[in-house]
Amino acid sequence: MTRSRTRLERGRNALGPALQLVHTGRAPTRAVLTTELGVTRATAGAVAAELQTLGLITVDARPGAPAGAQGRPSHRLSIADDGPVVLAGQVHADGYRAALVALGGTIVATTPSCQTVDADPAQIIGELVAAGADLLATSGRRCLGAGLAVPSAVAEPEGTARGPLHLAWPPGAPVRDIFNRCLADAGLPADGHCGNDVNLGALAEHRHGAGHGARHLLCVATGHRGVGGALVLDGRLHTGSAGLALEVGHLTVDPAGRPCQCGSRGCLDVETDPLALLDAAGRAPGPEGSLLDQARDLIRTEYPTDPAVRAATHAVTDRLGQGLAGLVNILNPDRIILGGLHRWLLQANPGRLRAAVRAHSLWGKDSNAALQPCTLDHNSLVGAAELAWQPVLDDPHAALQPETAQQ
Amino acid sequence: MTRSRTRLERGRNALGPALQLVHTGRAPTRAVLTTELGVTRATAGAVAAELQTLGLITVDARPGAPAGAQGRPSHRLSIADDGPVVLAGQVHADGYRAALVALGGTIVATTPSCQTVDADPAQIIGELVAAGADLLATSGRRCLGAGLAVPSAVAEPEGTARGPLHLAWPPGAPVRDIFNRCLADAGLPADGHCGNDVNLGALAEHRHGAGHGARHLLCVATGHRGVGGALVLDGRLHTGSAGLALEVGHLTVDPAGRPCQCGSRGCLDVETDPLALLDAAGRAPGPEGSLLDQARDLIRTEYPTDPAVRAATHAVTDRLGQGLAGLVNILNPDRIILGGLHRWLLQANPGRLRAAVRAHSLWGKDSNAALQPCTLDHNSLVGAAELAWQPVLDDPHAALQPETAQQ
DNA sequence: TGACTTTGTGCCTTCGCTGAACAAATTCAG
DNA sequence: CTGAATTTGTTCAGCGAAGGCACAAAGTCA
Repeated sequence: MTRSRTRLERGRNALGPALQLVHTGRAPTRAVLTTELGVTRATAGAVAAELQTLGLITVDARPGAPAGAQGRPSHRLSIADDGPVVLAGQVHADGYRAALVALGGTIVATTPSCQTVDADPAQIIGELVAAGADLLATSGRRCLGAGLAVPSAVAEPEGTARGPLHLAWPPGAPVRDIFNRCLADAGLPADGHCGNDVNLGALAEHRHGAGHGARHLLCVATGHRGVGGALVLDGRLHTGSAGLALEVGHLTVDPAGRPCQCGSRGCLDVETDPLALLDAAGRAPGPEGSLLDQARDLIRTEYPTDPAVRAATHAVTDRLGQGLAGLVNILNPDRIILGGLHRWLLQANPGRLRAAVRAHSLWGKDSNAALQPCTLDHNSLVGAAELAWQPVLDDPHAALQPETAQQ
Repeated sequence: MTRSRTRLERGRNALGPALQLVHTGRAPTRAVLTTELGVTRATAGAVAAELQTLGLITVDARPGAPAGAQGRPSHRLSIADDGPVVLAGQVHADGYRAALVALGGTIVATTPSCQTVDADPAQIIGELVAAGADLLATSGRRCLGAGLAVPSAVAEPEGTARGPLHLAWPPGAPVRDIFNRCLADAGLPADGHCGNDVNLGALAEHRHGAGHGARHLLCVATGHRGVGGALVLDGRLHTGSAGLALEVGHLTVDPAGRPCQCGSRGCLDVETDPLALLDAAGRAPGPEGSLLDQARDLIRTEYPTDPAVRAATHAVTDRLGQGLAGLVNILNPDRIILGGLHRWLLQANPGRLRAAVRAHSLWGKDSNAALQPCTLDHNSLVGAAELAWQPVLDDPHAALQPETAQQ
């Protein structure tokens, strides 16, 4: 036993919960940490000291509370500036992006969104990991894990992509295995985690964004085409027994609506995506910018003035409200966060969307879910990082010192 | 400090989990308890001894394992025969029932199903509690709590009944307050718990019936009219943020179907209830027996032979499959338990229902949920008892010895 | 300036579990 | 029938992690 213990062995069990509180911004000071953990000041102090010696957080002598309070001011707890990071990646319809993310969900460094015409998963992910390795090398920080967000359901426990329906990607691709192989090739810790982008975005919003504090958080977001959903229950992502839950795109919102490739008609997927809005407004998709950008710009610039755009926006908003009501009837969340086009629909006319949800939900005002736009930039990326941080948040000691055996 | 400790103070934290394991039948012996709890034999032994001195379980010297194994046979752990019970009640469309339920979910004593024409909640619940108090008096056992199942969503945290749509009951009735008042009037512990009958049935099936061991359990059941749903995630009932989740009756399964009182058409509620089946088979509801009994008898006796009944059953089965597929797409459960008429539809033609679910679920076979009929008699009643047992399962010591203050 | 309030820290105690040793009850091989 | 092997139950010493308490420190308020 070479490593002589520092005699203070308190706060080992509470280490993970404490780090999680600092990570999510719920413990700005040791005093708050004490009450949030439900332990004594002595224990909280020991926990904070331990996290500091691990290099994860710093304790500033500057007052951490907003002043005005009586008594001795508590010190400020913050994420260490030079602490470890994780590698986060996101694959989207026409490219990828890599980033380094620190505790607290802050993006330390990121590549621009890289376009690629290649449809081979191994090649895209290989480029992504190489870009991430470059970021790491220039930053000089320690990397504790890696996470990847993909625009497809990811089946558990195999880690294979089920779709996607809207990306040229072979169904059933073993994304996690590919990701791990690329990580190993780049000399990085080969224990990467993969998840669906909307799911991971929801996780990020829950911990660092608009979902903060929600017990039952539902997220619905449109990408370039199609609609994705996610559910965070008591702080944990609900992905179902096989990772295939919250496939909300095929709720029926208009029995007489346009046909969907799932075989039905009037699915949320085809009735509330950017193309549906452009279509309803009588606009053909232009050559420049993504469909999402075109639809967003249409709402931003012409919604206040153009009657046809108003009518189209209202129609799509009403359909979205009906779909959300169906989810409210089943899940009864206390908060709903909207992303992609749905975010702009909410912001264009919040009252109309709220009324539409209320009109179609069985319990009306009683199942009162707050509708909010998403607030994080790159929430899927931050969510991918959350996945990678999870082992550290669960047991900081074990995750930072993998050498547990003798010697 | 008058009560001198017996010096053996082990196994206090593990007491609740251990009791839960015995309660759900997952720990027949101390050896299994040891591995399931992940503790040492010493601790498991101390925990079992403590539960025995509390009068909750008994340890028989008879071998508990099915023999054939090597080594010293482990003793059998079982629920104490003369242990405490809880009072469980169920209100249904035309009456009520009261019972005493022991740990392990066994019904110790029960009243017959009592009919009542009175529609006043306070009166029905008052009669129910009085009948339960009679059962208690004759049994002579200690009562540790009370739970009530009602055929309506129960809003949390107020404890008010939201519906029901199908019972003459004023919406918004404060059932929990009424229940507590009746309990107090009868001199029983006035901390009663209330829940929706399908929810509580699902909880009971998860702990003692067909849902045993499922991680994501979905239950769908028809009562006399209407369809209810419930979800048990990792052993805990998901009732949503306001208790209003799993309102599955208004999923659209036939856009051209019959109108529903919710304002839409072709809801699961009106397309797969007993009346829908009788209707589809061209039978008028008879005067004798409930609609559920008539529909069940129709399937049992005439399904194999009568072509019209076959066709009607198939049509309703297909609609049910479509509705279940919608839920599978959103929740991705690993098991689905069907009750009421849906149970008989499953048993009449399991292959057809499975095929219908698979055809309409987005991931087909991948989201592979096992369909099973419910197995418990009176599962709502047992579930109401689960609600009452919960404090005991969480902390046996605290629940059995309310006197924690000095003296 | 001094009372009051709240926070940080050191030391001892308490609680609850682990680990090792030993005894008990059964199966299996000869 | 006897003894080795195996698994279970029990006792006891020990230790890790948190609680409780006393005291010092750093502010606010009268």
